[in-house]
Amino acid sequence: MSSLKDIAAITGTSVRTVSRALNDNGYVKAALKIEILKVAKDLDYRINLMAQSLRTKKSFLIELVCPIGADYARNMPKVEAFEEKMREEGYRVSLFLLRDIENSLSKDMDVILCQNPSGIALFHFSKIDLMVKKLNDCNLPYITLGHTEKKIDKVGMDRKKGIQSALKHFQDKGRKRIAYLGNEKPKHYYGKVRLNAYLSYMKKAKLKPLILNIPTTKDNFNIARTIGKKVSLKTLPDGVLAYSDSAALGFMQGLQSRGVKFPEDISIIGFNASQAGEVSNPPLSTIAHPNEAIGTISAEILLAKIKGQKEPKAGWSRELPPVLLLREST
Amino acid sequence: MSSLKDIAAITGTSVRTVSRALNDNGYVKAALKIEILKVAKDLDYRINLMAQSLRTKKSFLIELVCPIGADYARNMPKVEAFEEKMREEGYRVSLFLLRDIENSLSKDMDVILCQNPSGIALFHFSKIDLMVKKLNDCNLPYITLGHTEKKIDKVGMDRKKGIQSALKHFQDKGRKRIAYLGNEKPKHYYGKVRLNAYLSYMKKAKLKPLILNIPTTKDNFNIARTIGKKVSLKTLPDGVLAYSDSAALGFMQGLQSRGVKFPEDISIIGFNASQAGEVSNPPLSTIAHPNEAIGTISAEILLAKIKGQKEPKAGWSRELPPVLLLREST
DNA sequence: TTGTATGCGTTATCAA
DNA sequence: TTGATAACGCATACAA
Repeated sequence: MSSLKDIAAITGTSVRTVSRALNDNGYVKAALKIEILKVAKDLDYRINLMAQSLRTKKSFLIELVCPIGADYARNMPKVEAFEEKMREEGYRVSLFLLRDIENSLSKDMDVILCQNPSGIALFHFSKIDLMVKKLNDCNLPYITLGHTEKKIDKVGMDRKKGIQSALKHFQDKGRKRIAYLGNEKPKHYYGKVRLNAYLSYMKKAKLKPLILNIPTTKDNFNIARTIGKKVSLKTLPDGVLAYSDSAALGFMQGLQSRGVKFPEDISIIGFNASQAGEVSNPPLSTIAHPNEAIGTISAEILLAKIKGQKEPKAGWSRELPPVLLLREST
Repeated sequence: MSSLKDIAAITGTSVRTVSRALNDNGYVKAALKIEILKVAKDLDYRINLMAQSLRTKKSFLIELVCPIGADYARNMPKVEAFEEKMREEGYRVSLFLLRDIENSLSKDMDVILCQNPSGIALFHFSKIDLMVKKLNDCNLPYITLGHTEKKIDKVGMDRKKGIQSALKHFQDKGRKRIAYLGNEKPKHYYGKVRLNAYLSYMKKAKLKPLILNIPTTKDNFNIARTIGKKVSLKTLPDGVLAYSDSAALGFMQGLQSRGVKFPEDISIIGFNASQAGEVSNPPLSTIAHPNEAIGTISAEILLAKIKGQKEPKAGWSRELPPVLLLREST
């Protein structure tokens, strides 16, 4: 690997001049500059980022922290959009996998911090608040991509708007008996948000709410399928808004085995745009995360923080409208 | 951020001594060492990797290059295993997304190279041979995770073994009329490998080969579904080995709509363990990539290259036996 | 057992 | 328009 020194030696000039020529800062005689550029090319010169960062104290490196085993099919589109924006602005993005959060989070944080990143982006994980506290202590800008209940700066989806647009879609299609398939007594924050959005919409629309209760949050698919197999065909809704895609899919399979047709008899919309919904029969309409927007906007916010812009009155966090992905189940 | 200098100043000693104490190399009086460690902790000292790398000319950084829009659900398990092995050995792994390969590959390579990585790992992309050539020129160790036809060092799946184990499974279950659902005149290397593996196994087993031809490689699902809808029920096979999961799924849907039962009437196995096959009805048996092994072993090989071990007689590349993932379609 | 001095490749100050 | 020189934080040869 060649360095400025090598180029200086060959061109019979000084390191400083080579630096000036290569970085286009300061005056260099035209002919000399051309020669320096040529030699640099011949030597296949590439700047040493280590040295540059050490000297300037700016790494232009963003660590993107992601817990292992995440739903990559859902997260990576966000990462791609985030990285694209960052690269446009001259930053490199490095994905850091968080493995054993319980036992080695603080060691992992050291590894992240000792690279002197310019900023940190995070996906949600269990001890994220610990990490955020540390980042604040270090005065290191951060942003979280996607959901988390904690009081931290995040760019996520506006779930209420998602529910509303789905319900409106049902109404536009003339459906009246619109049910909510999900937990009727949600413990988690986002479960409550969804249920409340449903209830308040139904109230405003003067429609009677109907809840198909899924008691737990685990194994949605099988529970929903059982519900589909047992629910009375007489009181069947004509529109179903499901808590998740897997619940929707299970419910659909359960009823299909009894001869109910989707979407002719029942129109159904899931939540979260899982891959399974793409290839189900019929393909499932779903409320999808606005992945690109989340990626791009979280990058913009992180850049604003890095550049030292002051926090907006409304705070850094943003809730973006979701995408209603209409396929063939509605 | 504090440095060795800061610690030296506080403890009234020299940078050299602090370095010795922190890195456990050389003699430091026990009491002094304890004090230094304490001060380091108080200051929340973290080594500056930029400076360390600059000095030692070793970055312990692996760039993992991945084309954008890849099948992350399939690739990330490989990445996780790769990263785990690398981290055990003290290396950091950074994911580099390749966006516009046609136009900006050489610029991207510069970005990768100017970080002075210790090694490079690659997923397959269209101009991978260009990149590999450059890496060889720079004397930078690399390994490729997964398939590629090019003559480059890779760790992939032994497709022939996969086909064989699937066909053996059919035989064990007493199936005799085993068909291959795929292109009968494959243009691509791996298409040929699969077809030939099927044909030679059938020959050896003295079974009559039967090919359900999918003429193109695109839109497998719909073409296979059409085949399923039109194929004569009289000459139906009792076992089907499909070129891909989506072909298997399409074929299954086409025949299910005509009342054929899986796996009672036909046993079917796909290829590549797509997410769709997990939630199909019935869930699809499939030949899966040995992701963990590919990740771990490619890390081991790259480490061997980095450490300057000499190439084995058989070359660096490896073909690993696949995993026959038995679900409910067989 | 500890300290001094040098260099890695870059940028930046200041003088020529 | 150009060039010494210092400094970033660390590792190491060598001296004490």
